[in-house]
Amino acid sequence: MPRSEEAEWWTNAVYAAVQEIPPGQVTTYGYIAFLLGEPQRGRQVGMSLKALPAPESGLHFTSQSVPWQRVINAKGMISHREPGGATRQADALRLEGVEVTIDNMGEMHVSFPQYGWFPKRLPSEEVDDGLKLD
DNA sequence: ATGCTGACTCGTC
DNA sequence: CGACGAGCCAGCA
Repeated sequence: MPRSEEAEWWTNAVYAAVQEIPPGQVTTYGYIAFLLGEPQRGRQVGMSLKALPAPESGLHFTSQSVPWQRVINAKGMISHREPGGATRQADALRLEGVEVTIDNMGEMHVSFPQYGWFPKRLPSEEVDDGLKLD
């Protein structure tokens, strides 16, 4: 399988997986990669989301049909990117009921991640009790 | 062709 | 805790 086609498969797989995240819940880049059987490719998950086509493109997967905002990093924070991008993600999350706080360093944290955390390090202790991750 | 850059993560020190 | 190094690999200069 040619390299370019592999990339195509990957991005589509990422988009399809992200669409499985229920509204109001979040997961990590690493967990999406894990679900796709390539736990080391969290970085490429981010690349794919960055390349999400605009809604006007008319394509199947767009920034409107794929809930990109529900993917954050393993620290439970919204990752940095182009100026304004992180803020748009925070706004989109708040719109669906996810609480996003900003610390004194200007970093944006998601308060209560409730979905599909990769079963390693959790972003905070409070997540452990009261929530079951199957 | 070559080298650097990331919407990343994990193990080690 | 933070810092570092190592995998990862599609873009882009």
